[in-house]
Parts: sequence; structure tokens; C-alpha cells
Amino acid sequence: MLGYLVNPPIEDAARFVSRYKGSGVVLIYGQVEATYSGRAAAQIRLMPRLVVTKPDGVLMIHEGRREKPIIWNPPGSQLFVSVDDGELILRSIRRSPREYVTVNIPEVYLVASMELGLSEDFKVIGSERDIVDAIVANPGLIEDGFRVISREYETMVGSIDLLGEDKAGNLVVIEVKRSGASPEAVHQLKRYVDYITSKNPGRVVRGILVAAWISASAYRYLKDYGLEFRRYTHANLTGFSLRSNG
Amino acid sequence: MLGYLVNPPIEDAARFVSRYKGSGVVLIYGQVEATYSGRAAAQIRLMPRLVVTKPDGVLMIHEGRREKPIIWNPPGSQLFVSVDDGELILRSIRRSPREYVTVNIPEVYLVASMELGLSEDFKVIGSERDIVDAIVANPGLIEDGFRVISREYETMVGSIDLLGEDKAGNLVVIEVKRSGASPEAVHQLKRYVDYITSKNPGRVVRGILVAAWISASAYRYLKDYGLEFRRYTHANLTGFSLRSNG
DNA sequence: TGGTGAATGTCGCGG
DNA sequence: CCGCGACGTTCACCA
Repeated sequence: MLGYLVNPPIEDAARFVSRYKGSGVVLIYGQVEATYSGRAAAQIRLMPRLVVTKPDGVLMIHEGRREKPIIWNPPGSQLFVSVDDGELILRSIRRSPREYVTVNIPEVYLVASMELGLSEDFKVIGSERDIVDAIVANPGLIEDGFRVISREYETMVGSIDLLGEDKAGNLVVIEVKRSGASPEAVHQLKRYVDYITSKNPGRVVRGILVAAWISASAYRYLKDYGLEFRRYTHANLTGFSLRSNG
Repeated sequence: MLGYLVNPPIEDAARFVSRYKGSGVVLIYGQVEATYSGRAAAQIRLMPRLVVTKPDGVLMIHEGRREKPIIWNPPGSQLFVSVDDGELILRSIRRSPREYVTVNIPEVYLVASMELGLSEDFKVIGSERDIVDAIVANPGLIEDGFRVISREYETMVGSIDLLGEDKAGNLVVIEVKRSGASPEAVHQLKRYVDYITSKNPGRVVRGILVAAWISASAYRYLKDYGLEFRRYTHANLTGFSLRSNG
């Protein structure tokens, strides 16, 4: 389950990585320099770093800070291992879009392989989908007499979370954000409202933004556009409640 | 520089993590279960996984696939180590927003600490900023006679990447996207054009979207609003070229 | 410290 | 395989 070499000769490290890269997660701690080129380009100079490869093709180079790798290739990439001029060379190729990561490791302090599990049934609780689910199950959360017409209503300008009708028969466009509503979210809602308005001449179209909170500038945009805001709180993991304009 | 314990007793592993968590990157390979709660919530059952902590507060739990950790806390979080009922316990607390990650590790196969470097001068080549730079340096890339008036022109509705004037003296609003242009990007440009038009009555205001490519629906949307598209290709790392309507 | 928008975003879903 | 939008987005910049 665990295999490792400490301060191995480069040749041994290369053999080790070659043997385990397809079946397990491989860690390489050593002096690392690397280049990335593809949609963008980057380069890092020789320094101690941690290289991680996973059997799904992931390649990550981590430094002493940050959560994200400084250089990486995503799942689906292909990894090639070689030794050149006494250095361990990793080449990772992503097919589409075409992207290349080349890693040079002149010195290896530790190389290890391990088998890691997979959470097949993993689910985050409290995503936007959960909120939309709750509204669909109980449209009255939005307001009395609200009725859902369509969910994920596809338009030329994007997909509308919820399209419905109010008690008075006006069309209602609802955009849901699981956390905060930024100006961008308000613009998004405005875009949908404009589109629905243009496709339904003569009808009143309301726009309601549902979110945990809204920034001051976003609120100004919202008011300028004549849109509405409903705050929600996920009181507990299963349900949630809506309040009118905060 | 490298310290490690193989199949250590839990007490030893806990001491090891406590000693090195503040100064280096610590890896723990073992049986791991964990919970996350905060803006959302999640839980993973006992399984072999890789836990990584960094001195900046990062905590990551990695599995056999994916580039992103399945559970994590970002830089700035605080980490507490303890032993309870024979299990190694890690508690990570993020201040704002308040988020908790609790990791239970009943069995440790490997714990290692290492010092990793930091690329202080790190720079990705080919960002949106680089593209705007190139246009400013050579406005003719947009079209013959184009002149830049302002960069990052601040408006009520957002910041305009480039504001300029064409040969005929019309105002030109330019929005740059380093990769693809979605309906959102088109709407962003339209917002700016509308705003500039309202502030300059009687003047013609053109809008040009500069991007590597544009989706079909975004392109239709763009045409509906009478906006223009310029495709760019970063022919090499230093320069790039523009083509008219794709 | 919080708001704002870019990102090699990544990831998952649907056509 | 692409398009599209959410994400516990992360990240850097700036007020």
C-alpha cells in the first residue's frame, strides 16, 4: 500500500514513478523546476517543491503556501517519465486544449506511492440546487400565490434558474445564489428579465434575486433595475426560509 | 529538511504534526474520515487518503482522483492537533466566513514534513492584462486608426477594459476575454456601450469584444445588439494578432 | 477587512 | 466532445 524511497538515485526514482504512476498517487519531494505552456505560459525556477501525480492524470506542483498548485495539469492528462542528463523528467500532456507541463528534478529527497480511496457518493449539502429544490417543493417560499412554470429555462442569454408566475399573472424570473449576490449576479438577472420581457411583449416581468446576502453596490444596481431581493437563511440542512427585501 | 515516520503510533504522529505544522508542509497518509461545516456542509467516510497541511494554514484532503481536494480549508485557517480515543484529530478553523474541518485519523501509514520554497516573482504569461497591454502598445491591432483614450475606465456599471476612438471619431468600447466569450461577456460589453452612449448623446458608440473564441449563442446575442467581435491568437508568448469577425 | 472580477479557473451536467 | 453555469470557487488587487 505504501512504497517509498529516501534520497534515491535519479534512476531509481524514475523507475519508481514509472511503476506506480498508473496505479497510485505518487509524491515526489525534491528540487524542482518546471514550465507550463498552453492557453497561457509560466515557468518556475529550481526550488524544493512537492510534485503529486494521480492515476487519473492529475499532475500538481505544490509550494509552501496556497491551496492551489503553482503549476498543474488536470485529470485526463498523460504523464511520461524519463531521465535526462542526470535529472528526473516528467512530461504531462493535456489533449484538449493542448497544454504541456515539463518538470525537471535534479535531486529527489523522497518519492512515495500510495493508494487513495474515492468517495463515490460524495455530496455537498447546501448547494444552489438544494435551494432551487426547496423553492420548487414549496413555491410559497417566494411569495403567496407564486407558481413555478419552468426550471433551468434555457434562453439565448443563459439558463434561468426558475421561471414562474405570480398571483397577478405576471411573469417572474428567479435567480438563486447560494452565498452572496454580487453586481454580476444582478446583471445576470437583469439579462434574463430583459430577454423574457422582449419575448413577451405587453407582459409585466418581475425579477427576484434569492441569496444569503447582497453587497451594497449590487443592491444599488438591483434597485436601479427595478428588481427584487429575497434573503434566505438555511435555518437547518434540510429546509430554509425566505425574507423579503433586506 | 525531510522528516518522516512510517506506521507510527498515533501519539508519535500527533507529536510530529504538532512540531512541524507551523514551519513546514506536513503530509499524512492514513485512514481518514472528515467533516466540513460552514457555508455548506459535507462528510466523508473512513478511507485511505492524503492530508496535506501548509504553514500558511492550508488544510487539504486529497483522494485518488481530481485536482481539487475533496475537503479543505484555505490559507489563514488555524490548525489544532490532538489525540482522542486513539485517533489523531485535526481541527481546522477558518475565521471568516466561519468554517470548520474536523479530520479523524485512526491509522497513520506515513507522516512526513518538508520545507517547500515560494516563487515570489511568479508570473503567468498570457493573462487578460497582457492582452490589453498589447493593444495599448499597438492600437492598430484593433483596426487601422484606432486610438486608445483610457484603460480601465471606471463607470457606474463597471470598469471598461479599453475606451477609444476610431478613425471616424466614433467612441469604441473594448472588452477583452483571454479565453472564450460567453453571453455574459456580451452582456457586459453591452452594459458599457449603453452607459457610454447615455453619457455621450448624439455620438456613435461601437462595442468590440476581443476574445480567443465566442460561443454560438453569445455570437447571436452580440449581433442582435450590433456589437463586434475580434478573435485573437497569441501567436507566441510576447505578441498576439487579431482577426476580424469570426 | 471586505468588495470586485479574472482564472491555465475546476467540476459536473446536458445536448 | 463542447457549451454552459455553479463553486464551500481561489486568487490578487484595491478601497
